[in-house]
Amino acid sequence: MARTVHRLARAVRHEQILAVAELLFARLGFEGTTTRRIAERAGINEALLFRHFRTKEKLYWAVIQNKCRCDPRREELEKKLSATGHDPELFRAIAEEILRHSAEDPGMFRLLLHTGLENHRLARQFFESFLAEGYDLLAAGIRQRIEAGTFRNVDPLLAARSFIGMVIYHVLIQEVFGGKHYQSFDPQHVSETLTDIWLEGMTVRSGPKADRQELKPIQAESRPSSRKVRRNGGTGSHEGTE
Amino acid sequence: MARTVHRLARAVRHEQILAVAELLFARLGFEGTTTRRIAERAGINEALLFRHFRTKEKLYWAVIQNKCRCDPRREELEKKLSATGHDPELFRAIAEEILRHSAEDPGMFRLLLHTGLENHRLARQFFESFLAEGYDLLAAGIRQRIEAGTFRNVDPLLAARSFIGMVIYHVLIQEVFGGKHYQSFDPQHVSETLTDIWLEGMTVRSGPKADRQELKPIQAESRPSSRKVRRNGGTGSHEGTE
DNA sequence: TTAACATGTAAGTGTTCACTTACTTTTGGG
DNA sequence: CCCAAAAGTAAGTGAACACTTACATGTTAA
Repeated sequence: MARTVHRLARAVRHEQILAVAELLFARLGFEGTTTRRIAERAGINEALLFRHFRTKEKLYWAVIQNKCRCDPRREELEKKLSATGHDPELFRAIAEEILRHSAEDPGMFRLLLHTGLENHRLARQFFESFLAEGYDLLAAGIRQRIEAGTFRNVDPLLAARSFIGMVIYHVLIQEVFGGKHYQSFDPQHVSETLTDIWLEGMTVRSGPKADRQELKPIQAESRPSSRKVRRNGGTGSHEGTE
Repeated sequence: MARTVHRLARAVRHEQILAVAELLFARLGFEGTTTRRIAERAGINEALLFRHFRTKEKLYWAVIQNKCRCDPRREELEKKLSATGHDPELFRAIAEEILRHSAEDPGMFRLLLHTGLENHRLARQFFESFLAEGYDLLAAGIRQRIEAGTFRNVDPLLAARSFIGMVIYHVLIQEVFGGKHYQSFDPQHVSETLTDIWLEGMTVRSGPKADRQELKPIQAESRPSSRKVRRNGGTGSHEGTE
Protein backbone atom coordinates (compact mmCIF):
# COMPACT_ATOMS: atom_id res chain seq x y z
CA MET A 1 0.00 0.00 0.00
CA ALA A 2 1.02 3.53 0.78
CA ARG A 3 0.15 4.59 -2.70
CA THR A 4 1.84 7.80 -3.70
CA VAL A 5 -0.36 9.24 -6.35
CA HIS A 6 0.79 12.76 -6.95
CA ARG A 7 4.28 13.72 -6.12
CA LEU A 8 4.92 17.44 -6.08
CA ALA A 9 7.93 19.63 -5.48
CA ARG A 10 8.04 20.87 -1.91
CA ALA A 11 7.37 24.50 -2.76
CA VAL A 12 4.41 23.64 -4.92
CA ARG A 13 2.78 21.50 -2.29
CA HIS A 14 3.50 24.23 0.23
CA GLU A 15 1.58 26.77 -1.82
CA GLN A 16 -1.23 24.36 -2.42
CA ILE A 17 -1.70 23.66 1.26
CA LEU A 18 -1.65 27.36 1.97
CA ALA A 19 -4.35 27.95 -0.58
CA VAL A 20 -6.63 25.24 0.75
CA ALA A 21 -6.02 26.32 4.34
CA GLU A 22 -6.80 29.91 3.51
CA LEU A 23 -10.09 28.92 1.99
CA LEU A 24 -11.16 26.88 4.98
CA PHE A 25 -9.87 29.25 7.64
CA ALA A 26 -11.68 32.08 5.95
CA ARG A 27 -14.91 30.15 5.81
CA LEU A 28 -14.84 28.45 9.19
CA GLY A 29 -12.32 30.30 11.33
CA PHE A 30 -9.39 28.85 13.19
CA GLU A 31 -11.34 26.73 15.65
CA GLY A 32 -13.87 25.65 13.10
CA THR A 33 -11.28 24.29 10.70
CA THR A 34 -9.66 20.91 11.25
CA THR A 35 -6.26 19.87 9.99
CA ARG A 36 -7.84 16.68 8.82
CA ARG A 37 -10.12 18.53 6.50
CA ILE A 38 -7.40 20.72 5.14
CA ALA A 39 -5.36 17.65 4.30
CA GLU A 40 -8.37 15.98 2.79
CA ARG A 41 -9.19 18.93 0.56
CA ALA A 42 -5.56 19.19 -0.46
CA GLY A 43 -5.68 15.52 -1.39
CA ILE A 44 -2.85 14.56 0.91
CA ASN A 45 -2.27 12.71 4.13
CA GLU A 46 -2.50 14.69 7.32
CA ALA A 47 1.05 13.73 8.24
CA LEU A 48 2.37 15.48 5.18
CA LEU A 49 0.61 18.64 6.21
CA PHE A 50 2.39 18.50 9.54
CA ARG A 51 5.71 18.06 7.82
CA HIS A 52 5.12 21.35 6.04
CA PHE A 53 3.70 23.20 9.04
CA ARG A 54 4.62 21.94 12.47
CA THR A 55 1.44 23.07 14.14
CA LYS A 56 -1.99 24.21 13.13
CA GLU A 57 -1.26 27.65 14.49
CA LYS A 58 1.91 28.00 12.46
CA LEU A 59 -0.12 27.14 9.41
CA TYR A 60 -2.61 29.85 10.29
CA TRP A 61 0.25 32.32 10.68
CA ALA A 62 1.64 31.29 7.34
CA VAL A 63 -1.70 31.80 5.65
CA ILE A 64 -2.00 35.29 7.05
CA GLN A 65 1.55 36.32 6.30
CA ASN A 66 1.11 35.00 2.81
CA LYS A 67 -1.89 37.29 2.47
CA CYS A 68 0.02 40.24 3.83
CA ARG A 69 2.86 39.68 1.40
CA CYS A 70 0.85 40.45 -1.67
CA ASP A 71 0.13 43.87 -0.32
CA PRO A 72 -1.94 46.12 -2.51
CA ARG A 73 -0.69 49.13 -4.39
CA ARG A 74 0.28 51.22 -1.43
CA GLU A 75 2.66 53.52 -3.20
CA GLU A 76 0.18 54.17 -5.92
CA LEU A 77 -2.35 55.29 -3.38
CA GLU A 78 0.27 57.34 -1.63
CA LYS A 79 1.21 59.20 -4.74
CA LYS A 80 -2.35 59.90 -5.69
CA LEU A 81 -3.22 61.11 -2.23
CA SER A 82 -0.29 63.45 -1.95
CA ALA A 83 -1.20 65.10 -5.20
CA THR A 84 -3.09 68.03 -3.82
CA GLY A 85 -6.20 69.09 -5.51
CA HIS A 86 -9.82 68.52 -5.08
CA ASP A 87 -10.44 65.21 -6.66
CA PRO A 88 -13.62 63.23 -6.21
CA GLU A 89 -12.36 60.75 -8.75
CA LEU A 90 -9.60 59.65 -6.44
CA PHE A 91 -11.83 58.90 -3.49
CA ARG A 92 -14.30 57.18 -5.66
CA ALA A 93 -11.49 55.06 -7.01
CA ILE A 94 -10.46 54.11 -3.50
CA ALA A 95 -13.99 53.08 -2.62
CA GLU A 96 -14.30 51.17 -5.83
CA GLU A 97 -11.00 49.44 -5.23
CA ILE A 98 -12.14 48.28 -1.82
CA LEU A 99 -15.44 47.04 -3.17
CA ARG A 100 -13.79 45.28 -6.07
CA HIS A 101 -11.10 43.69 -3.97
CA SER A 102 -13.60 42.51 -1.40
CA ALA A 103 -15.80 41.02 -4.04
CA GLU A 104 -12.94 39.25 -5.75
CA ASP A 105 -11.45 37.91 -2.55
CA PRO A 106 -14.15 37.75 0.11
CA GLY A 107 -12.09 35.19 1.96
CA MET A 108 -9.58 37.85 2.76
CA PHE A 109 -12.22 39.92 4.46
CA ARG A 110 -13.61 37.01 6.44
CA LEU A 111 -10.13 35.94 7.45
CA LEU A 112 -9.41 39.40 8.72
CA LEU A 113 -12.57 39.42 10.79
CA HIS A 114 -12.03 35.94 12.14
CA THR A 115 -8.54 36.87 13.17
CA GLY A 116 -9.80 39.96 14.92
CA LEU A 117 -12.47 38.07 16.78
CA GLU A 118 -10.44 35.10 17.85
CA ASN A 119 -8.03 36.55 20.28
CA HIS A 120 -5.02 35.40 18.39
CA ARG A 121 -2.03 37.56 18.91
CA LEU A 122 -1.87 37.32 15.13
CA ALA A 123 -4.65 39.84 15.06
CA ARG A 124 -2.52 42.81 15.87
CA GLN A 125 0.10 42.11 13.25
CA PHE A 126 -2.53 41.39 10.67
CA PHE A 127 -4.32 44.56 11.61
CA GLU A 128 -1.25 46.71 11.46
CA SER A 129 0.01 45.32 8.23
CA PHE A 130 -3.34 45.56 6.57
CA LEU A 131 -5.34 48.37 7.98
CA ALA A 132 -3.39 50.77 10.11
CA GLU A 133 -0.94 51.82 7.43
CA GLY A 134 -3.66 52.45 4.92
CA TYR A 135 -5.39 54.69 7.38
CA ASP A 136 -2.40 56.76 8.20
CA LEU A 137 -1.92 57.30 4.52
CA LEU A 138 -5.49 58.29 3.98
CA ALA A 139 -5.58 60.44 7.09
CA ALA A 140 -2.44 62.22 5.92
CA GLY A 141 -4.03 62.94 2.58
CA ILE A 142 -7.09 64.30 4.29
CA ARG A 143 -5.05 66.47 6.63
CA GLN A 144 -3.24 67.87 3.66
CA ARG A 145 -6.51 68.80 2.03
CA ILE A 146 -7.71 70.39 5.23
CA GLU A 147 -4.62 72.53 5.34
CA ALA A 148 -5.05 73.35 1.70
CA GLY A 149 -8.52 74.56 2.50
CA THR A 150 -10.42 72.13 0.33
CA PHE A 151 -11.65 69.98 3.20
CA ARG A 152 -13.37 71.11 6.32
CA ASN A 153 -11.45 70.99 9.54
CA VAL A 154 -12.38 67.69 11.15
CA ASP A 155 -10.25 65.06 12.83
CA PRO A 156 -8.47 63.47 9.85
CA LEU A 157 -8.31 60.02 11.42
CA LEU A 158 -12.02 60.00 12.11
CA ALA A 159 -12.67 61.32 8.66
CA ALA A 160 -10.58 58.54 7.15
CA ARG A 161 -12.36 55.97 9.24
CA SER A 162 -15.73 57.30 8.33
CA PHE A 163 -14.93 57.00 4.66
CA ILE A 164 -13.48 53.51 4.83
CA GLY A 165 -16.20 52.60 7.28
CA MET A 166 -19.01 53.44 4.92
CA VAL A 167 -17.50 51.21 2.29
CA ILE A 168 -16.32 48.32 4.44
CA TYR A 169 -19.57 48.20 6.32
CA HIS A 170 -21.42 47.79 3.09
CA VAL A 171 -19.19 44.84 2.29
CA LEU A 172 -19.75 43.46 5.77
CA ILE A 173 -23.50 43.53 5.37
CA GLN A 174 -23.43 42.09 1.89
CA GLU A 175 -20.80 39.40 2.35
CA VAL A 176 -20.98 38.40 5.98
CA PHE A 177 -24.56 39.01 6.92
CA GLY A 178 -25.99 37.71 3.71
CA GLY A 179 -27.31 41.03 2.52
CA LYS A 180 -26.57 39.98 -1.01
CA HIS A 181 -29.22 37.34 -0.73
CA TYR A 182 -31.80 40.06 -0.35
CA GLN A 183 -30.49 42.72 -2.66
CA SER A 184 -27.49 43.16 -4.85
CA PHE A 185 -25.84 46.43 -5.64
CA ASP A 186 -23.94 47.75 -8.56
CA PRO A 187 -20.46 48.45 -7.18
CA GLN A 188 -20.17 51.61 -9.23
CA HIS A 189 -23.43 52.91 -7.94
CA VAL A 190 -22.38 52.14 -4.40
CA SER A 191 -18.97 53.73 -4.63
CA GLU A 192 -20.46 56.74 -6.34
CA THR A 193 -23.17 57.27 -3.78
CA LEU A 194 -21.00 56.74 -0.75
CA THR A 195 -18.18 58.89 -2.04
CA ASP A 196 -20.65 61.55 -2.99
CA ILE A 197 -22.13 61.72 0.49
CA TRP A 198 -18.74 61.72 2.15
CA LEU A 199 -17.10 64.23 -0.13
CA GLU A 200 -20.07 66.49 0.06
CA GLY A 201 -19.75 66.32 3.79
CA MET A 202 -16.04 67.02 3.74
CA THR A 203 -15.50 69.74 1.18
CA VAL A 204 -15.54 73.35 2.06
CA ARG A 205 -18.18 75.19 0.17
CA SER A 206 -17.91 78.36 -1.69
CA GLY A 207 -19.99 81.23 -0.51
CA PRO A 208 -19.83 83.03 2.79
CA LYS A 209 -17.04 81.50 4.78
CA ALA A 210 -17.28 83.55 7.88
CA ASP A 211 -20.42 82.20 9.38
CA ARG A 212 -19.24 78.66 9.56
CA GLN A 213 -18.38 77.24 12.90
CA GLU A 214 -15.47 74.86 13.00
CA LEU A 215 -15.63 71.40 14.37
CA LYS A 216 -12.93 70.95 16.90
CA PRO A 217 -10.57 68.57 15.18
CA ILE A 218 -9.07 66.60 18.01
CA GLN A 219 -10.71 66.95 21.33
CA ALA A 220 -14.26 67.78 22.10
CA GLU A 221 -14.46 68.10 25.80
CA SER A 222 -16.61 71.11 25.48
CA ARG A 223 -20.13 69.93 25.34
CA PRO A 224 -21.30 72.35 22.69
CA SER A 225 -24.42 73.98 23.88
CA SER A 226 -26.83 71.97 21.95
CA ARG A 227 -26.15 71.85 18.35
CA LYS A 228 -23.30 72.08 16.01
CA VAL A 229 -24.54 74.47 13.50
CA ARG A 230 -24.07 73.98 9.89
CA ARG A 231 -25.06 76.26 7.21
CA ASN A 232 -28.44 74.98 7.22
CA GLY A 233 -30.53 74.68 4.19
CA GLY A 234 -31.91 78.05 3.57
CA THR A 235 -34.84 76.07 2.52
CA GLY A 236 -36.38 78.35 4.93
CA SER A 237 -36.96 76.00 7.75
CA HIS A 238 -34.02 77.09 9.73
CA GLU A 239 -35.74 75.32 12.42
CA GLY A 240 -35.10 75.47 16.02
CA THR A 241 -31.38 75.81 16.39
CA GLU A 242 -32.37 76.71 19.85
CA MET B 1 -20.14 12.46 47.65
CA ALA B 2 -22.14 14.27 45.02
CA ARG B 3 -22.06 17.40 47.04
CA THR B 4 -24.77 19.81 46.09
CA VAL B 5 -23.40 23.13 47.09
CA HIS B 6 -25.66 25.72 45.54
CA ARG B 7 -29.13 24.82 44.70
CA LEU B 8 -30.96 27.31 42.56
CA ALA B 9 -34.43 27.58 41.15
CA ARG B 10 -34.56 26.33 37.61
CA ALA B 11 -35.21 29.72 36.06
CA VAL B 12 -32.38 31.32 37.95
CA ARG B 13 -29.88 28.69 36.91
CA HIS B 14 -31.18 28.98 33.38
CA GLU B 15 -30.44 32.68 33.28
CA GLN B 16 -27.07 32.18 34.88
CA ILE B 17 -26.00 29.62 32.30
CA LEU B 18 -27.20 31.91 29.54
CA ALA B 19 -25.14 34.76 30.92
CA VAL B 20 -21.97 32.71 31.19
CA ALA B 21 -22.50 31.18 27.77
CA GLU B 22 -23.06 34.56 26.21
CA LEU B 23 -19.81 35.81 27.63
CA LEU B 24 -17.81 32.89 26.33
CA PHE B 25 -19.51 32.63 22.95
CA ALA B 26 -18.93 36.32 22.41
CA ARG B 27 -15.28 36.04 23.29
CA LEU B 28 -14.42 32.75 21.61
CA GLY B 29 -17.13 32.01 19.10
CA PHE B 30 -19.21 28.88 18.83
CA GLU B 31 -16.42 26.50 17.90
CA GLY B 32 -13.97 28.07 20.28
CA THR B 33 -16.22 27.65 23.29
CA THR B 34 -16.57 24.29 25.05
CA THR B 35 -19.54 23.18 27.05
CA ARG B 36 -17.12 22.04 29.71
CA ARG B 37 -15.85 25.52 30.17
CA ILE B 38 -19.28 27.05 30.27
CA ALA B 39 -20.28 24.62 33.00
CA GLU B 40 -17.05 25.28 34.85
CA ARG B 41 -17.49 29.04 34.78
CA ALA B 42 -21.08 28.66 35.86
CA GLY B 43 -19.88 26.56 38.76
CA ILE B 44 -21.97 23.55 37.82
CA ASN B 45 -21.57 20.11 36.41
CA GLU B 46 -21.66 19.72 32.68
CA ALA B 47 -24.58 17.31 32.93
CA LEU B 48 -26.71 20.00 34.47
CA LEU B 49 -26.00 22.27 31.57
CA PHE B 50 -27.27 19.61 29.22
CA ARG B 51 -30.41 19.22 31.25
CA HIS B 52 -31.13 22.89 30.64
CA PHE B 53 -30.09 22.92 26.99
CA ARG B 54 -30.18 19.65 25.13
CA THR B 55 -27.38 20.52 22.75
CA LYS B 56 -24.64 23.10 22.49
CA GLU B 57 -26.30 24.56 19.46
CA LYS B 58 -29.63 25.00 21.23
CA LEU B 59 -27.75 26.85 23.92
CA TYR B 60 -26.23 29.12 21.31
CA TRP B 61 -29.68 29.76 19.90
CA ALA B 62 -31.00 30.54 23.33
CA VAL B 63 -28.23 33.01 23.97
CA ILE B 64 -28.95 34.84 20.77
CA GLN B 65 -32.69 34.87 21.17
CA ASN B 66 -32.22 36.11 24.68
CA LYS B 67 -30.22 38.97 23.24
CA CYS B 68 -32.84 39.69 20.65
CA ARG B 69 -35.59 39.76 23.24
CA CYS B 70 -34.31 42.80 25.01
CA ASP B 71 -34.60 44.72 21.82
CA PRO B 72 -33.67 48.35 21.97
CA ARG B 73 -36.04 51.24 21.85
CA ARG B 74 -37.36 50.67 18.39
CA GLU B 75 -40.58 52.56 18.74
CA GLU B 76 -38.81 55.50 20.21
CA LEU B 77 -36.52 55.67 17.22
CA GLU B 78 -39.46 55.22 14.92
CA LYS B 79 -41.33 58.11 16.42
CA LYS B 80 -38.35 60.39 16.30
CA LEU B 81 -37.55 59.50 12.74
CA SER B 82 -41.04 59.99 11.48
CA ALA B 83 -41.15 63.45 12.99
CA THR B 84 -40.19 65.38 9.92
CA GLY B 85 -37.84 68.23 10.23
CA HIS B 86 -34.19 68.80 9.84
CA ASP B 87 -32.67 67.55 13.00
CA PRO B 88 -28.97 66.94 13.46
CA GLU B 89 -29.62 66.20 17.09
CA LEU B 90 -31.54 63.09 16.21
CA PHE B 91 -28.88 61.57 14.04
CA ARG B 92 -26.23 62.44 16.53
CA ALA B 93 -28.30 60.75 19.19
CA ILE B 94 -28.54 57.62 17.07
CA ALA B 95 -24.79 57.54 16.56
CA GLU B 96 -24.21 58.16 20.22
CA GLU B 97 -26.64 55.43 21.14
CA ILE B 98 -24.79 52.93 18.97
CA LEU B 99 -21.45 53.94 20.41
CA ARG B 100 -22.72 53.82 23.95
CA HIS B 101 -24.47 50.51 23.54
CA SER B 102 -21.43 48.95 21.89
CA ALA B 103 -19.17 50.16 24.63
CA GLU B 104 -21.45 48.93 27.39
CA ASP B 105 -22.03 45.56 25.80
CA PRO B 106 -19.18 44.76 23.46
CA GLY B 107 -20.03 41.09 23.74
CA MET B 108 -23.19 41.75 21.81
CA PHE B 109 -21.21 43.14 18.93
CA ARG B 110 -18.72 40.30 18.91
CA LEU B 111 -21.50 37.75 19.13
CA LEU B 112 -23.19 39.28 16.15
CA LEU B 113 -20.00 39.14 14.13
CA HIS B 114 -19.19 35.60 15.16
CA THR B 115 -22.65 34.51 14.21
CA GLY B 116 -22.31 36.14 10.85
CA LEU B 117 -18.97 34.56 10.16
CA GLU B 118 -19.77 31.07 11.31
CA ASN B 119 -22.26 29.85 8.83
CA HIS B 120 -24.92 29.18 11.35
CA ARG B 121 -28.36 29.46 10.00
CA LEU B 122 -28.89 31.47 13.15
CA ALA B 123 -27.10 34.26 11.42
CA ARG B 124 -29.96 35.26 9.24
CA GLN B 125 -32.49 35.43 12.04
CA PHE B 126 -30.07 37.31 14.23
CA PHE B 127 -29.33 39.66 11.40
CA GLU B 128 -32.93 40.29 10.59
CA SER B 129 -34.03 40.81 14.12
CA PHE B 130 -31.15 43.07 14.92
CA LEU B 131 -30.07 44.94 11.87
CA ALA B 132 -32.46 44.77 9.00
CA GLU B 133 -35.41 46.28 10.80
CA GLY B 134 -33.36 49.14 12.12
CA TYR B 135 -32.21 49.90 8.61
CA ASP B 136 -35.61 49.91 7.10
CA LEU B 137 -36.66 52.31 9.78
CA LEU B 138 -33.74 54.58 9.20
CA ALA B 139 -34.04 54.33 5.45
CA ALA B 140 -37.69 55.26 5.68
CA GLY B 141 -36.82 58.29 7.75
CA ILE B 142 -34.24 59.31 5.20
CA ARG B 143 -36.60 58.79 2.30
CA GLN B 144 -39.12 60.96 4.04
CA ARG B 145 -36.58 63.72 4.39
CA ILE B 146 -35.62 63.39 0.77
CA GLU B 147 -39.21 63.82 -0.23
CA ALA B 148 -39.50 66.73 2.13
CA GLY B 149 -36.56 68.29 0.37
CA THR B 150 -34.24 68.47 3.33
CA PHE B 151 -32.04 65.61 2.19
CA ARG B 152 -30.44 65.17 -1.18
CA ASN B 153 -31.82 62.55 -3.45
CA VAL B 154 -29.65 59.50 -2.88
CA ASP B 155 -30.55 55.86 -2.43
CA PRO B 156 -32.04 55.86 1.09
CA LEU B 157 -30.82 52.36 1.91
CA LEU B 158 -27.28 53.20 0.94
CA ALA B 159 -27.51 56.44 2.85
CA ALA B 160 -28.70 54.59 5.94
CA ARG B 161 -25.92 52.08 5.57
CA SER B 162 -23.32 54.73 5.13
CA PHE B 163 -24.41 56.40 8.33
CA ILE B 164 -24.56 53.27 10.43
CA GLY B 165 -21.42 52.07 8.70
CA MET B 166 -19.34 55.02 9.76
CA VAL B 167 -20.31 54.44 13.35
CA ILE B 168 -20.19 50.66 13.48
CA TYR B 169 -16.90 50.56 11.67
CA HIS B 170 -15.41 52.79 14.30
CA VAL B 171 -16.59 50.36 16.94
CA LEU B 172 -15.19 47.47 14.92
CA ILE B 173 -11.76 49.02 14.75
CA GLN B 174 -11.74 50.01 18.39
CA GLU B 175 -13.24 46.89 19.93
CA VAL B 176 -12.32 44.05 17.62
CA PHE B 177 -9.07 45.14 16.09
CA GLY B 178 -7.66 46.57 19.26
CA GLY B 179 -7.70 50.15 18.09
CA LYS B 180 -8.45 51.23 21.60
CA HIS B 181 -5.03 50.03 22.64
CA TYR B 182 -3.51 52.65 20.41
CA GLN B 183 -5.88 55.53 20.83
CA SER B 184 -9.10 56.15 22.66
CA PHE B 185 -11.83 58.46 21.53
CA ASP B 186 -14.38 60.52 23.31
CA PRO B 187 -17.70 59.04 22.17
CA GLN B 188 -19.28 62.46 21.99
CA HIS B 189 -16.53 63.76 19.82
CA VAL B 190 -16.85 60.75 17.56
CA SER B 191 -20.59 60.88 17.21
CA GLU B 192 -20.41 64.61 16.62
CA THR B 193 -17.77 64.40 13.95
CA LEU B 194 -19.28 61.48 12.09
CA THR B 195 -22.78 62.85 12.19
CA ASP B 196 -21.49 66.20 11.06
CA ILE B 197 -19.77 64.77 8.03
CA TRP B 198 -22.73 62.64 7.10
CA LEU B 199 -25.39 65.28 7.63
CA GLU B 200 -23.35 67.85 5.79
CA GLY B 201 -23.16 65.38 2.95
CA MET B 202 -26.88 64.67 2.99
CA THR B 203 -28.59 67.98 3.48
CA VAL B 204 -29.70 70.10 0.64
CA ARG B 205 -28.04 73.45 0.56
CA SER B 206 -29.43 76.84 -0.11
CA GLY B 207 -28.29 78.72 -3.15
CA PRO B 208 -28.90 78.17 -6.82
CA LYS B 209 -31.14 75.19 -7.20
CA ALA B 210 -31.24 74.80 -10.90
CA ASP B 211 -27.71 73.79 -11.71
CA ARG B 212 -27.71 70.68 -9.64
CA GLN B 213 -27.38 67.32 -11.20
CA GLU B 214 -29.26 64.50 -9.61
CA LEU B 215 -27.69 61.39 -8.30
CA LYS B 216 -29.66 58.56 -9.67
CA PRO B 217 -31.14 57.07 -6.55
CA ILE B 218 -31.31 53.46 -7.52
CA GLN B 219 -29.38 52.58 -10.59
CA ALA B 220 -26.30 54.22 -11.93
CA GLU B 221 -25.43 52.71 -15.21
CA SER B 222 -24.48 56.04 -16.58
CA ARG B 223 -20.84 56.64 -15.89
CA PRO B 224 -21.06 60.35 -15.13
CA SER B 225 -18.30 62.30 -16.68
CA SER B 226 -16.37 63.45 -13.74
CA ARG B 227 -18.20 64.65 -10.80
CA LYS B 228 -21.46 64.05 -9.23
CA VAL B 229 -22.51 67.38 -8.07
CA ARG B 230 -24.62 68.27 -5.17
CA ARG B 231 -27.48 70.69 -5.17
CA ASN B 232 -30.71 69.00 -5.27
CA GLY B 233 -33.43 70.13 -7.49
CA GLY B 234 -35.84 67.90 -9.25
CA THR B 235 -38.02 66.47 -6.59
CA GLY B 236 -38.31 70.03 -5.60
CA SER B 237 -37.18 71.44 -2.36
CA HIS B 238 -40.55 71.02 -1.14
CA GLU B 239 -39.56 71.75 2.37
CA GLY B 240 -41.83 72.52 5.21
CA THR B 241 -43.48 69.17 5.04
CA GLU B 242 -45.43 69.83 8.12
C1' DT C 1 -43.35 10.90 57.61
C1' DT C 2 -42.48 9.96 53.33
C1' DA C 3 -42.90 9.39 48.45
C1' DA C 4 -42.25 11.95 44.38
C1' DC C 5 -39.69 14.91 42.02
C1' DA C 6 -36.40 18.46 40.85
C1' DT C 7 -31.56 19.87 41.44
C1' DG C 8 -27.35 18.28 41.45
C1' DT C 9 -23.08 15.27 40.53
C1' DA C 10 -19.28 11.50 39.28
C1' DA C 11 -17.93 8.90 35.95
C1' DG C 12 -18.51 7.51 32.06
C1' DT C 13 -19.73 6.96 26.28
C1' DG C 14 -17.98 7.03 21.54
C1' DT C 15 -15.92 10.35 18.55
C1' DT C 16 -12.84 13.60 16.85
C1' DC C 17 -9.10 16.50 17.68
C1' DA C 18 -3.97 17.93 16.81
C1' DC C 19 -0.11 15.60 16.20
C1' DT C 20 3.42 11.23 15.82
C1' DT C 21 5.64 7.03 14.55
C1' DA C 22 7.12 3.79 11.53
C1' DC C 23 7.09 2.59 7.16
C1' DT C 24 6.91 2.77 1.63
C1' DT C 25 7.66 4.82 -2.81
C1' DT C 26 9.84 8.00 -5.93
C1' DT C 27 13.64 10.75 -7.55
C1' DG C 28 18.11 12.53 -8.85
C1' DG C 29 23.12 12.81 -8.44
C1' DG C 30 27.50 10.06 -8.22
C1' DC D 1 22.93 1.19 -11.11
C1' DC D 2 22.51 2.46 -6.44
C1' DC D 3 21.29 4.65 -2.53
C1' DA D 4 20.33 8.61 0.35
C1' DA D 5 17.15 12.00 0.72
C1' DA D 6 12.70 13.64 -0.29
C1' DA D 7 7.66 12.89 -0.82
C1' DG D 8 4.33 10.23 0.54
C1' DT D 9 1.30 7.15 3.58
C1' DA D 10 -1.25 3.93 7.29
C1' DA D 11 -2.14 3.56 11.62
C1' DG D 12 -1.74 5.07 15.48
C1' DT D 13 -1.32 8.50 20.33
C1' DG D 14 -3.40 10.73 24.39
C1' DA D 15 -6.35 14.45 25.16
C1' DA D 16 -10.50 16.92 24.64
C1' DC D 17 -14.84 17.06 22.62
C1' DA D 18 -20.32 16.86 23.00
C1' DC D 19 -23.25 14.33 25.30
C1' DT D 20 -25.20 10.18 28.73
C1' DT D 21 -25.98 7.22 32.49
C1' DA D 22 -26.62 6.15 37.08
C1' DC D 23 -26.95 7.76 41.31
C1' DA D 24 -27.08 11.20 45.38
C1' DT D 25 -29.26 15.04 47.70
C1' DG D 26 -32.45 18.72 48.80
C1' DT D 27 -37.58 20.33 48.70
C1' DT D 28 -42.32 19.84 49.17
C1' DA D 29 -47.03 18.47 49.36
C1' DA D 30 -50.26 14.83 50.93
